[in-house]
Amino acid sequence: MVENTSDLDGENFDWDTEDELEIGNIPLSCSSLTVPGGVATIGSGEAGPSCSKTIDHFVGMGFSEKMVAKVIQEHGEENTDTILETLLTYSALEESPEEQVQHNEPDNFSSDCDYEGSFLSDFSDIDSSDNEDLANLSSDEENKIRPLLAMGYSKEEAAIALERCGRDCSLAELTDFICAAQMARAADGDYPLEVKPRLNGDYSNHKRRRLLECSKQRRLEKRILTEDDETIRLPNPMIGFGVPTDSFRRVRRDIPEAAIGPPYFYYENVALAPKGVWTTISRFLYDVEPEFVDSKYFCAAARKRGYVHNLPIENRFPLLPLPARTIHEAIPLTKKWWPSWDSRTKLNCLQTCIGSAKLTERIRKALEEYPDSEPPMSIQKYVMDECRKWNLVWVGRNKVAPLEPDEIEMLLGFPRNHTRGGGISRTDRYKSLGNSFQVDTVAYHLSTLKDLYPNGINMLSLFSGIGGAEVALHRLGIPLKNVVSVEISEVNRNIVRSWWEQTSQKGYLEHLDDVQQLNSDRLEEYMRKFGGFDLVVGGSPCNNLAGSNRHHRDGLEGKESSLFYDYFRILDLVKCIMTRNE
DNA sequence: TTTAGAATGAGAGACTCG
DNA sequence: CGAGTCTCTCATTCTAAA
Repeated sequence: MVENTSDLDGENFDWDTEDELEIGNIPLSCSSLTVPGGVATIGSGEAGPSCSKTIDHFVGMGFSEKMVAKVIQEHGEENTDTILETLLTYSALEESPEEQVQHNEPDNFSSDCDYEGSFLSDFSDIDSSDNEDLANLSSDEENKIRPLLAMGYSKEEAAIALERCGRDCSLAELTDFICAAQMARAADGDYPLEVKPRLNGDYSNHKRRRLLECSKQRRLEKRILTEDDETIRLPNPMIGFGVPTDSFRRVRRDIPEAAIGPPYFYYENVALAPKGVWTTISRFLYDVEPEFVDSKYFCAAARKRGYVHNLPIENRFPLLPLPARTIHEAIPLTKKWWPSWDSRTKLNCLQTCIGSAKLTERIRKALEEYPDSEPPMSIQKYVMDECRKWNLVWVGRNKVAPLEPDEIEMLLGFPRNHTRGGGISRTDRYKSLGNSFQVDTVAYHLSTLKDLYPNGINMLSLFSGIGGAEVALHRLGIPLKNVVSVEISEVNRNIVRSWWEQTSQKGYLEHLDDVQQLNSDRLEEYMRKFGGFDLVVGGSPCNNLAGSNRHHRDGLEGKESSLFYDYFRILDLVKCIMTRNE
């Protein structure tokens, strides 16, 4: 059914070749990183509409409800920065060794987790042995590490920061990196922050002070940093590490050691997010370079998305049959009515809303004014603007219409009627589909898993939606052994459940409705039962990132989009549990 | 009570032109 | 090189009609 057909070059595809074959380089060095938008800057100045919302927000970051309620009572819910700082202080105090013993059993973490744990560990071990060790470093490295030690960072922290950021990194960037790691760790309440019993009882004050300094410093830096800070540039053409029809695709890349799987992970979101968002996402996801791909190279509709993943990229292969790549091929009936002055060959991004019947009526009436000739340029312009904005296609003489849900399903690579029936309204279908993966694109990226897991995989699927990843793997012929799927929408869960049953899946599907339910206990239980997860997939909400959102395009700290941090939290937990159980 | 329609721009990249 | 223009965007919310 599906076979390796990566060698598709002779095909005459319609996309412009000349200047689209060169692969855009994505500068992603530490020097290009801005201040991480991490937890320290969440919701600055945002006054929650209700107290419980503010509580939820911070509880979502891993603080206990009791603690959050207390802090809000003390400081009010207006200034979330103050709340966060106080919470960090309290949680730092709470992790003092005395209490540590009560709720954190000494755990036997191995290397990968160990250094993460040590980020928040005792800083009093800066002694002469550090200086001895430094003798092994080059003078350049030594010059970088020494000031960090002087600032009170541990040798391990300094070394890791240097390793991750590179030799050319400035001191400010190194401290920034360490802060980011600490904040990330502090935000993760479930995670055992300390992995070894501590003998020194006085470090919590160090930690508290350091966390506060970090928080303040980073807010200051955020204010100082202007537009000249480098951000991740989108490649042009947007083909990531390559698409099936591109004969010059990249087959090699370096993945930071901390990111190497298993577990493999695959994270997705809109490419055109506000500035700095992808820098933050990439930094949290172990500094993996995002792969930006426009699905117009896979199907007849554009879909500009960024994917951060640690999958191999050699010998990728596409799903077969290859989907139609022009509007006319995808929806042949439109060809008959397509006017010569509509030059579109691809649709724009498939969104959650469609053009109204009133709009298409207005267009029809405007065109009927000119029954015997082409409409004047002004009318053409009006019609084309609306057609592009609403993705309208020609379905009759002077008649345009929005795409049918069936057509969107097909364009996105889902089986026909995937979202149909079972009490799902038309509006719900549009909404679910508009929020989904483009299956062919995702499948192309995931295809390298087939050789790695011939017997199937265990998958953790966060923000599953209508199951784009599940469908992609199934169509690739990769058996789904155990799938834990987290999806807030009941409509979507029903769609996936129904697909699961209709495709006679042999595996086991577990549904959760909220990522908050996925704490370390629950996760460990699943992983004990299934023997770990091979793949962690997720496309966290884009509401606050997408350009279409007029009201709350608040960036990664927005109400829904901040759930990205839950993706990171859960992925990091999976990584640590897997490493420990090795 | 439910649902369709309309109103609501900004932000960022690509492109053009002098 | 810089200013101006064009293009596009996994949406939310209010209102009126059904």
